[in-house]
Amino acid sequence: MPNDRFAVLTDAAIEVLADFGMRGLTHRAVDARAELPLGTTSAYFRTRKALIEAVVRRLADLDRADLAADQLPVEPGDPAVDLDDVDAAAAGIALVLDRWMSAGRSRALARYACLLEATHHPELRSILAYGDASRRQAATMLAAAGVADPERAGGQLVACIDGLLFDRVAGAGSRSAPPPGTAANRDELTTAVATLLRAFTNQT
Amino acid sequence: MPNDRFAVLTDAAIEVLADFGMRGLTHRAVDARAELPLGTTSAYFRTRKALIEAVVRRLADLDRADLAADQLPVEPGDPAVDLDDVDAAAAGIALVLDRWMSAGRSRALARYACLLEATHHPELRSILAYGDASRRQAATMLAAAGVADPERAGGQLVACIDGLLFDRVAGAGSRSAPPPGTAANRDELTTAVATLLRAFTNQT
DNA sequence: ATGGCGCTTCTACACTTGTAGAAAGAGGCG
DNA sequence: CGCCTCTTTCTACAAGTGTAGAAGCGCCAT
Repeated sequence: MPNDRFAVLTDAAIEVLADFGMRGLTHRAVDARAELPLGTTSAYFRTRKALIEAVVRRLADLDRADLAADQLPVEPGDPAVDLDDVDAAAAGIALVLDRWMSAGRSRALARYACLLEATHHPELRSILAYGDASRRQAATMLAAAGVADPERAGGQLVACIDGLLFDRVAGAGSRSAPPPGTAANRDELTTAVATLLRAFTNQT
Repeated sequence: MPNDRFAVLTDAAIEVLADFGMRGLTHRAVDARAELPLGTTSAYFRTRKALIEAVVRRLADLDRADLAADQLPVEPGDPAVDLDDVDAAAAGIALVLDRWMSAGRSRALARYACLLEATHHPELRSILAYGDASRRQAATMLAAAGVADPERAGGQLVACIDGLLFDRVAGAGSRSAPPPGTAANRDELTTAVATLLRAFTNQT
């Protein structure tokens, strides 16, 4: 399965991206990170653009994969979402967020780097249907809760949640926040997300 | 006033950063953008780190400047903030946000690039007391509204608002959003921000 | 074996970038 | 005027980077 090699390389690239930023993402750096012979990355991704596209695709795949696996309390089409379940839903989302902050930190950082990169390279945006899934999920949830214009509200909701994540993962809001991976962090996130959910579901 | 030259160069650097990302930020690119002779940037900022630090400092200065000039409806220490003024406050914030999306887009993009960069270069974080002012402002506002733990809530609030901004400025949420600079955009932002403000002030 | 064919590894090379220092001006002052 | 200092401009160069192609190698069918 040569697929393997692609996965190894793109995963290494994601970590390079997280550790050294878009500037540090070079063929040779990926080789080093993956502990593969020099030139390997260059052979698999002949151009830099190809490498970045592969990374973006990989990120999208990973996201899709564990968005499906996560089984968030709120599933698209599952109408069992009403205001009573808000706290449960918030807890589920908080769990996912907490994972993005701890184990998934590299992926989160790489993701933001790629999002920024997609600004000047529109071809990436088509691959990055990023958060599109989350947006849809949020929209159906809000629709089930009877919110007007659930598309718009859903987009805003995930944008806010993403803002919470960015703030923490970029270390901007490092002042006195509980360390990721702890129950304290999950609790804080749960109440924050619950606040958001309530806000976005309550609006008429 | 040699200060002039510094401002010109760092402003050019900010636009380079917005247009080509952290990877495109090179001494020569800044020279070109500023339409100054090759080597100028290199003479003023002998190392790349110095250049980045200058950019970050400039961004912080600009932010400070128009945070002071903006005279947001909610001023620190001004206790005239109660729930009745929420819509006015939201409109003010929306106005600022809209400007970040239109005229200030380059600065916003540069800002996010630098925030990501600060992840691997802690010395930038000290300069970047970024959003610290906004956070304080939000905190005092929430404190005035009688919110428990206003620091935490304020941080979360500005993180969410920043998420809204990132979503739009990075073009991720380009689906069917009103173009920045229009009244429609400001309206949509106003209601979204108002939702957030109400959510964060209402919680206990 | 033997030759062909994939994948893998290595090497070469032009070009960009960071950085330092030399050259060239541009005043001020004796 | 000639000299000195500071700013600006130019040049040089080592190191890193993107990219292409050559060389090596395992493997299957003939």
